[in-house]
Amino acid sequence: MTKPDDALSLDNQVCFALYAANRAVTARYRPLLADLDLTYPQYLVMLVLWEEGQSGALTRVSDLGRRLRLDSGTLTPLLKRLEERGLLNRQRISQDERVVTLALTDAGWALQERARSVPQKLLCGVALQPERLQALRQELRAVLTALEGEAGSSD
Amino acid sequence: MTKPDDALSLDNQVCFALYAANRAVTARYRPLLADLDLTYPQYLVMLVLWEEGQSGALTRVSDLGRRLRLDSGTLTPLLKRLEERGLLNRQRISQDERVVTLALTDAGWALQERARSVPQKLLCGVALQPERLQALRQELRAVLTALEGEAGSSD
DNA sequence: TCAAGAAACATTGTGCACAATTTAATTTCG
DNA sequence: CGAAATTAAATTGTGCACAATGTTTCTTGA
Repeated sequence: MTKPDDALSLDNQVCFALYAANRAVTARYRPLLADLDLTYPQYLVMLVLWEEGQSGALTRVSDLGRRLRLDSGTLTPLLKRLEERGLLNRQRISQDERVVTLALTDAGWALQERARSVPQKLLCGVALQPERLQALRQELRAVLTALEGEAGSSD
Repeated sequence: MTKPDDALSLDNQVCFALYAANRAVTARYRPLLADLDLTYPQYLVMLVLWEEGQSGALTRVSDLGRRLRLDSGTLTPLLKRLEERGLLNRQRISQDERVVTLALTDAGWALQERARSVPQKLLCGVALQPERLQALRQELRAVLTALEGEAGSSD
């Protein structure tokens, strides 16, 4: 009783499993991030800025793009919204007027304190062993590396 | 060794690994699906319709929503575009005028033939062992089940 | 030196996702 | 029966993603 279109069966698609799992996880974050008034992509941007801002160096839009694999078409409006809310300042640098740098404001840094509990809260609501999630993360990173290491590595 | 904000480090987030891997895989599909003039979510919809249409039974919008975890706000405009292109017909049923059923047209079925090579082509372009991908799929399904089996199971 | 090319970001347009609300049909129950 | 509750889909509005193009600035090389 082999099904005729096994390869086209939804349940057999790794892609759909990824797509559905990603949306399910994002949905879990949503109420937590709503408390911070952040969307999920905005949260990812803040994670990078908090991380890179520790060194005192200014993050560029292109740096964010490289870390998050997003282009200016996505980042520019998102960053404008964060600037509008007073979480960061965007400024072109005099050495190269094409470059826009991002600096967190005090409010941006203050938000980090409130964000610290997010990962913990998320895990509490999920009946999955942390070590299993870590293994999954490793596997996903391998997939990402495999996909980006080939033909379409330009960004 | 222990960084101060390890929990907020981007690289430690399973969520980001999921997010990035999902977009990378979708990007791999994009050129293949462009040949069929389908977006990735449209492709998923067609997969369900091809699968469920084999039995001759009509798929409802709500059936699609349950399979793909998408609501009418996403599906209605997407289905209208597919109908516009002549791949399917949308029709309310007389037994219950609230329900919209979806029936593939000949063109919709013909597209299945051209789609059969997509999974194969995708794997050819990826340097990953199929069995490893299958293991990943199982793991992702477990995550999805764990997330949906809890509080927010309503849809 | 200065024109061609590249780089960095912005803009425009399309198509999801998803929350919130609306509309219309059906079901439930007093 | 008939009002209230429920259900299925559509609509409205916001915010990503991403392709394609535009604009400004910088770099290169004849």
